[in-house]
Amino acid sequence: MKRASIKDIAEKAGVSIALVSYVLNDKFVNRINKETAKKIKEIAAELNYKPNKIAQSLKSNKTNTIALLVADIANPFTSQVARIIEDETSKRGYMLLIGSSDENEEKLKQLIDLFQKRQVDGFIIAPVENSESIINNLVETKAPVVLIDRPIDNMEIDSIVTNNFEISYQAVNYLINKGKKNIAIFSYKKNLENLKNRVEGYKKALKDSKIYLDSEKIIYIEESKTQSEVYKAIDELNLMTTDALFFTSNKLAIAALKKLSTLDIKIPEELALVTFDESEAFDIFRVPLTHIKQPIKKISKKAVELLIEKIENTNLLQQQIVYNSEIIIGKSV
Amino acid sequence: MKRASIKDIAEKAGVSIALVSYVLNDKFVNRINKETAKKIKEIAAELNYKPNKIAQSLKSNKTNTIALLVADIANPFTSQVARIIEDETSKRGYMLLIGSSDENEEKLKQLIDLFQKRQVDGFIIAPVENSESIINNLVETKAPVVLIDRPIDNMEIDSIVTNNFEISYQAVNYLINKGKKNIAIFSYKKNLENLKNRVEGYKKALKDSKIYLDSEKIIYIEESKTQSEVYKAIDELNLMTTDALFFTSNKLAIAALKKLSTLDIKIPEELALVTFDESEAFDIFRVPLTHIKQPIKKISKKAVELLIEKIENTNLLQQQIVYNSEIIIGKSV
DNA sequence: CTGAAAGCGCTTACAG
DNA sequence: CTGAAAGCGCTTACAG
Repeated sequence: MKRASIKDIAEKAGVSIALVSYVLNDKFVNRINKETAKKIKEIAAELNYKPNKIAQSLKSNKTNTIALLVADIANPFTSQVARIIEDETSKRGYMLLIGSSDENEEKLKQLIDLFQKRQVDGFIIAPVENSESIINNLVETKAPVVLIDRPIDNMEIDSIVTNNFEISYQAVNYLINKGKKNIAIFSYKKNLENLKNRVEGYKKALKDSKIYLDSEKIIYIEESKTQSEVYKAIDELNLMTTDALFFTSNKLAIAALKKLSTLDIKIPEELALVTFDESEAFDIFRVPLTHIKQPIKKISKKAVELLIEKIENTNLLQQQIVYNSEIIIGKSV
Repeated sequence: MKRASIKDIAEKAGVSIALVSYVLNDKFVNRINKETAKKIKEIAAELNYKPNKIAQSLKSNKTNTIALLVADIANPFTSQVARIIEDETSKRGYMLLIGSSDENEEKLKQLIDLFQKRQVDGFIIAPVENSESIINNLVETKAPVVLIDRPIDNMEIDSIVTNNFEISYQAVNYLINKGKKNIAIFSYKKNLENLKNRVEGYKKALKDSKIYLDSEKIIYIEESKTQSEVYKAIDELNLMTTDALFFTSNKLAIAALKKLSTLDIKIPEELALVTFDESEAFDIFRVPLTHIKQPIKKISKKAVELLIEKIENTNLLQQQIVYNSEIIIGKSV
């Protein structure tokens, strides 16, 4: 049995489809016969009528749909963001479609293409490496776009990110103030502004404290081999001289914790740990981890707010918004 | 500037929209003038034409879209499932829409309603408590539906689940064989078949080994207060007499590990641990956790396969498929 | 080899 | 107070 359409209701009620449409959308209520309206509504309920959004969208040229393109939906940071964005969009009458680019620019491109064909009203994107031109092409089609998490330099585009440089600077300073002098940093071998800024914050902190910057202590991991390369790096680090590790991502920290939990090292006395972002694992490690907590809620909410403003009201000025992270003190320093 | 439509291309090429449609869809290639076809394709590329899927869907009455309704997208088990299902659906030319019901039947109902209005072609659902009638209503609209993870008793519906009863029986037997006799089980205060079957497996194992079933050792947690109630339960359990804990969900285990990592108890000597499902946290605990690994990949793939079969080929027989889990031996027993 | 026309399920300006 | 008609962007059976 086919789904009921407005036409079925019209026939059954002996009225025109226009009238059915008006009644079901509560339009011109004041000049439609109350009896007729009531009858139409009853028949609609009886037939379990559900408006076909596809048809509505074709007419209105609006799908009330927003695409969220993340780099990796399996990352707990990302899934938290997705959760909040979903709440926000649905509160505002939009539906969220989620795509995961798996840190792959080609997949990002395909997703954008797919979502455009499906006529999404706007995009919230956490760009991947080397995706500048893809994003640029999208923006040129006049599609509303807001970037989160990962800024792109020198691009006229709305973005909402955290203070990656400053908070990393503060975190490393915190380590220094606790007497740590041989601080290694783990990051990804990736051309991403947010990661680069975190490393720069680290460097600046050392420099300002006149600590020698040993390039061997800046460890760049190949993302696809996170686990094995982190293991190897820890093996090769001289843990007798290294007294602190700073991780620019929770995935890196998790990999390191797996390794460290097999070693006999006193934390934080012999080795202090600080990481970006959170994970359930951090509370279960020998000592709870000191970590940098991004204002996920603020970032996510603002992204939705800004995007919907842009959708409903073109020609707004570009905004680059920065919300500050905070350092959550655990017992690993 | 508006997006280019088939009509724009037709005008620019001086042909009919029908011809444009045929060319872009590679239909009747053998009887369309090669030159004309080439010209049309060039103009389409030049105008950056992207077919409007909304219009296509209205015509074809098919959206090539599948809804996945999970209970909690933040659960690592769920996000893994979502990831694999997404891969499978996109491989087969479908797009996945994800909705999270947050274990709330009212929200599940709203999501179903929303997705139906958006004309999804089918549903994969992990039902929440008390959602039998909601699911039933959906099935009665002839919508293709496949259940995963959580079976519903006495319902004619396709489902793909794991052997909850048997694997729990085996896991508890494993504890018993290791000499454990005072085994407590943690589960949720929820009317869900999968959880009930896990508890039944536990009971049967004790019974078959003629171990007295102490009802105080069956601990039902209120999900919204998982952390605090698990803490309280562990405080109240006599850990001198209890020698093993069995968790029916990873969330329960995580909550317990947080508590246990603050206590001075030898694991597994004084207390053994086994849990359902996985978490990054399990590798980082003092000892890696022995846990039950569900065949997520098999379940997810089959769910997509079955659903698409049902979409493209109505009147298939109902299938209730069970895939076996396995016990992953860690060092917590 | 190509085009005119109907129709998918809606909305809405207009006429009466 | 109500309805006929156009149109959103496509596809496709049919005619020529």
